[in-house]
Amino acid sequence: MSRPPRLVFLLNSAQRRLLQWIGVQQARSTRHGAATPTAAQGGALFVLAREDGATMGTLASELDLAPSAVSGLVQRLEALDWVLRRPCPDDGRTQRVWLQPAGRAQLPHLKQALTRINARLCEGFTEAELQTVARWLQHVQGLDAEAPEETPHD
Amino acid sequence: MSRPPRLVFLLNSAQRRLLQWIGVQQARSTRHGAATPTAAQGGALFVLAREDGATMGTLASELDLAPSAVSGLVQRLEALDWVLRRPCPDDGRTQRVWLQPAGRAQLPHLKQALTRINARLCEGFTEAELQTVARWLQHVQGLDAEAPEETPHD
DNA sequence: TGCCTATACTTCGCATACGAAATAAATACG
DNA sequence: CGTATTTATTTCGTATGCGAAGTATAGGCA
Repeated sequence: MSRPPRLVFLLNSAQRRLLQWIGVQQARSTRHGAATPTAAQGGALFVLAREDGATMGTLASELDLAPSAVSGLVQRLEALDWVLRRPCPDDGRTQRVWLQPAGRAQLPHLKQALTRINARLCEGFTEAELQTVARWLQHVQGLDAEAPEETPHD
Repeated sequence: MSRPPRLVFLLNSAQRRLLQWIGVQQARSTRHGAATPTAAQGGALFVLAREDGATMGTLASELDLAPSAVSGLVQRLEALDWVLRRPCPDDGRTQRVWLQPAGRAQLPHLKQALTRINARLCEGFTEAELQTVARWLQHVQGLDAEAPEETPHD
């Protein structure tokens, strides 16, 4: 009875729900009818707000995504004219991504939405509890293939 | 400093990491070379182990997925011959999904993997802390578009 | 200088998901 | 009985994300 109900499953569906909810919140912060960034797109814009001209690799690590995922993400942002990707003059391999006016215009909405979201996520929990949650999430995030098992020493 | 580090972001990447890790664990429980269910597929098989012959709708609600997502999921399971989908005789609209031998054969591995995963998720946390985490995840999962806001009645 | 390796990205194929719209069968209702 | 509505699923288009493989540029080294 004390056994916490399937954290695996909970985590999964909580995350999906949150993603959807973020979409709704961002839409709410934006003029009706205007295009709204998805959660992932919002994240990218957010990183760029901090580090405009970031490379694809930087974006990948900041967003904790595989590089291949960032390619597509930025491509879609570029199609919306929210962002511009151009080769770095110093290093022909790297691309730098720059916020465009339309993308920058999303930021206030994003910040608003994020504030609202964060408030909602904390609602009903003490600071200490939230710390525990954060620690647990980090624990999960840190899971690695290392996982010792019947294989003794490795 | 007490501000919990961006739970939104943490939740997101923790979940993705967990999904990957589940894949690894399931592979580990299976003979080398044999096909391994993905996390989502494993979940579906698990539900069927409990309720063989479940309808698509049941699967959707048990897995907390949109029906349209289940269609594809089951389709892929069927292609692997792990599952069989056939129309329900009583109601021509509904489909019932049945475990096939090959699918049933995955179950022990799945159970093993799930046990291992759950153990790992709890590692380093007290029962009480895990309860808090579970409660928080449920809180997130329960987020709805309801969210009253500065727009009183819309 | 010329090759070999490391690094930064992109492309491709696949699996998830969602929502909107289509389809089809069951039910309700006049 | 026959139409209207509800219910169960599927299909379609789009976004996300991963890993493997490909491409191209930088650097290191003989």
